[in-house]
Amino acid sequence: MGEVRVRFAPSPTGYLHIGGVRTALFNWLFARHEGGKFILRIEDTDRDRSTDEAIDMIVKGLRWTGIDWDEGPFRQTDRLELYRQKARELMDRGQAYWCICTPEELEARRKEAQAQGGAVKYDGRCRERSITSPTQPAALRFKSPQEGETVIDDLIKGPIRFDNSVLDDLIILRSNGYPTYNFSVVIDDALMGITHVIRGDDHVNNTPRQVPMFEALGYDVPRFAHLPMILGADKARLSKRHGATSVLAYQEMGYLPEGLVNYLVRLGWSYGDQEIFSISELVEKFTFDHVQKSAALFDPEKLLWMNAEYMKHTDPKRVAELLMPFLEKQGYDPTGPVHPNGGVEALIPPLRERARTLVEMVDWALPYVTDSVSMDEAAAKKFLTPEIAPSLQKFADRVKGVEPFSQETLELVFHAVLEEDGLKMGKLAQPLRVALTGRTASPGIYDVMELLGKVRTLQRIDRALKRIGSAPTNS
RNA sequence: GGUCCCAUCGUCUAGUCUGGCCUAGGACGGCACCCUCUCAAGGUGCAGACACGGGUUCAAAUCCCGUUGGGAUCACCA
Repeated sequence: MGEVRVRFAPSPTGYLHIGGVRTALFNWLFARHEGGKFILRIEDTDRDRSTDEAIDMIVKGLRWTGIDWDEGPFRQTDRLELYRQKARELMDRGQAYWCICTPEELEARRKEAQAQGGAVKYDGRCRERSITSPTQPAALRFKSPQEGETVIDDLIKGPIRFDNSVLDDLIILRSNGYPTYNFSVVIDDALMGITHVIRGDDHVNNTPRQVPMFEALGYDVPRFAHLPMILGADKARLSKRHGATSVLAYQEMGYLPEGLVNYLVRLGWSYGDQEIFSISELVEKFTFDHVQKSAALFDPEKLLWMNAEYMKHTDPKRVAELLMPFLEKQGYDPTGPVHPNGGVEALIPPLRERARTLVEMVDWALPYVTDSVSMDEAAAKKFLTPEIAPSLQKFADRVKGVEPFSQETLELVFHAVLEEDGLKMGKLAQPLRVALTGRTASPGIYDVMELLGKVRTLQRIDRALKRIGSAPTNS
């Protein structure tokens, strides 16, 4: 076999689904692993449901995940003449025929057959009519073999046998002249030299209908690999009910593309006990031997954990870049006067221990990127008390003279105050934390001060002391 | 209903092809403890699965058959 050529062929009828991304990923990984080509093809032959916006979202989604393609995107609607030509060829060879049954008639017969519990399949009544030039709306049907069996040797599931008698004569050209899916895939896969068709499990039943078409046209039949589906927590097909299913939504929710990719690949594929894989490792290690045969449930909790891992181990600089748009959305002005000491990048190490997504991280970052810090009233009431004010004041006075303003020196000063005032660490740290951040939870108190810088640290302690002073005294 | 696929902890999975090393391993989540200035992170430990029934075999999570359960699909959608 020559070069490996695979494709991802979504239909642009909505946003790019997480399941679609996984299919694309397995294709891409296989292509990269084999040193082959990955092709993007848009299956837009359903002109009623296909939109340009959807194509945009597919491209955007793939780009975000880091999946790149070597050829395409091709659009099937640009290739209509090709399908018609091939359909004609089939007709000339007597392997296709015109069908003048109307959709309504077909529907009625289907219902009847279903009611009687029989096989729901085209009855083939136009098969022998040999209509050469229909004068009424007509669709072209493929003459499917009715005898023998079609066996596909699936790369994941192994051999699957189908009795050809269950096959019915599919419409390959609609009466509007557009090809149907089962025909255009075959033509494109053949003409684009696709060697491996890697797609969702939901296509296995299409495969025995497509194989005879390859054969009828004299094309090589590609290898097939049918990926197990991704299900929601209730074991139903993943849908909006289970939360977001659009990739772009995951971007908005603050996931790192690497984290999502890693999670998605591990859903159905494994390499021993390993959980975390870099992209290059994935490319190096991916083969079909370890692809699961059964469906997997999408577990948002594990995704969150995986993403947290990536937040912790990705270069802080990159995390900072990814965080920036989220910060700006929350009011941070990169050109304004308020910045964490050391820049946004300095925020990453202390905050990423506490956040599983960029969105969570932004919330932690708020006290350092803006001066309009909101005060948690309950926290203020509990910790910003007249009793602690003198110690806070003393600490502030000492901090003024601290040079350099670093964690080490701050720690010395802080402990000196504790000792002098006979306080335990937490007694002073919590009020200070609340004064500085407006909340009871934050990174280590020295980290906080360092991030804030001397001026802001003093300002906020001062602000807190004033607040205590003006608060109505009650015992 | 027809056809097809699948079946190890709640979840993702290792082990299955090439039976014995499996008193079934890891990870997420849960619980407990440790660490601790808060929240996390981290560390340690605990609970938790071979769907069921028959075979084959000295030996079965692993092979065979059946049952049950789940899923996919049956369009002039893809």
